[in-house]
Amino acid sequence: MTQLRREPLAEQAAEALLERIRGGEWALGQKLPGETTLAPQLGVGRSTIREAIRHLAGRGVLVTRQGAGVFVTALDEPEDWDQVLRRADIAAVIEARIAIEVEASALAAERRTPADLRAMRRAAQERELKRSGLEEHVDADTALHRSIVLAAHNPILTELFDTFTPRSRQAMIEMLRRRGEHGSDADQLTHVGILEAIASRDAVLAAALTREHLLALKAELP
Amino acid sequence: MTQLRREPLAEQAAEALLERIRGGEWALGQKLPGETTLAPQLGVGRSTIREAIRHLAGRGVLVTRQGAGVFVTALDEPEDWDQVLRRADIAAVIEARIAIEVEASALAAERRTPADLRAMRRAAQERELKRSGLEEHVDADTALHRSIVLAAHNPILTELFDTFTPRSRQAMIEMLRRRGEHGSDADQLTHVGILEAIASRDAVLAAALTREHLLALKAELP
DNA sequence: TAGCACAACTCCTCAGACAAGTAGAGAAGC
DNA sequence: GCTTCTCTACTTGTCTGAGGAGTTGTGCTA
Repeated sequence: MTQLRREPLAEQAAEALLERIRGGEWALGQKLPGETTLAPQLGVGRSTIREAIRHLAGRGVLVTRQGAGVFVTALDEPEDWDQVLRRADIAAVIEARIAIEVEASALAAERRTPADLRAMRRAAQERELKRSGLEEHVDADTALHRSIVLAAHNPILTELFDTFTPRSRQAMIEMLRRRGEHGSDADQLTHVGILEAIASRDAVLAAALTREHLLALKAELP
Repeated sequence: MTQLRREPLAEQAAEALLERIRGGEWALGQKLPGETTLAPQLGVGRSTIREAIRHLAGRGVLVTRQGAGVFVTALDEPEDWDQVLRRADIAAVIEARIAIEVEASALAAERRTPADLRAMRRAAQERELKRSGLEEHVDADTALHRSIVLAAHNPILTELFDTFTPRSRQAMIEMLRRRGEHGSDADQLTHVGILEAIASRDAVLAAALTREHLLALKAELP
């Protein structure tokens, strides 16, 4: 009857669970029965059901919390962010960057560790050195901005920054090429000012300087 | 070093493996060392390394073939925002919301059209009415916030807001349920204040009020 | 009534054993 | 020389039993 059943039990169990979740047996955010209940229910061992749960956790359908249980976090399937960015106006992207970096800058002023500070200063120094090559300069600038976002210790903001980087990198290179000049002393001074504000834990000043800097960037766009 | 280790070993192992894969230690399509090699290498038991592999298999990074081994099928999973959000601390999500909504609020004050204004006021009225049901109240509140973001006329910010909505909706419902009360007059007044600031094109005030409002929200989280 | 200790429940990790599948080396046959 | 078969070492798959660790609700105490 079952001519070939190459599929491992754990995979089958994962499929079976996903089917029951899709079927509405357990709603979003609700708790599944325990491993010790589920395993005999599906006729498999405990480690097998655990691997099935891990698989679905990897897909983002379930999360496990030690001591509490296993919970449903999604019924399925994400969507496409790359397209949105590609279509979007570069000005809109910069505005989003402003939103993120200004807030990150303020948070960095509150949360930065000595290690963060060292990393930021190293990045600033690197940016100072890379003033000849155009692309290298943009990348060094991006790295400095990223080090600030990292100091905010918020993974969401970091991820957002990284999402926007490729799109704004291209725009900045084009802009600097048009301008015919890059790596001015004024720019470098602005960055130093932001770092100083973060170092002295002045969130308001850090935010204001970051906003000013990015608004100036936006103003130079086509 | 790592003082906190709330993260289960299996998750850490998965992360470590992913890091090494990203680092190019094993190329696409290549075979990883066996479980019995990997486990002592990372200092964990075999079942733990198996769960880590299952997790990455669920994310589409690895595939296993009984008798043959474990193979790399992708160097990086596609940037899946839903997953990032699901894993993230709710406080981090609210901080990202602050970044986006504060900026959107300021932009809305500059760009809102009469039609935007009407939509926002309608949403505020709707929120005022939906004070009985808990979930309806949260949804009406979200709709009001969204109408403000829409008035900023920036598709990226709108998309970001929508991305964060499901995750924060769940958290807000839980929070209000715990608090046992919702839809206070104070909250309603705050929203009216933000709308007034936007109506009178006061970007600074709109931003400040929005920040204040969301910070209060963040403070009430578990 | 408010605070606290505790017990029951949950997931987490390990170790050991055996089953099932794969791939390569080497023997056997043509 | 080439194909085919078999055997073997190695790999993942599965189960079980034992503790460890975190969470949650209950009931007792003050």
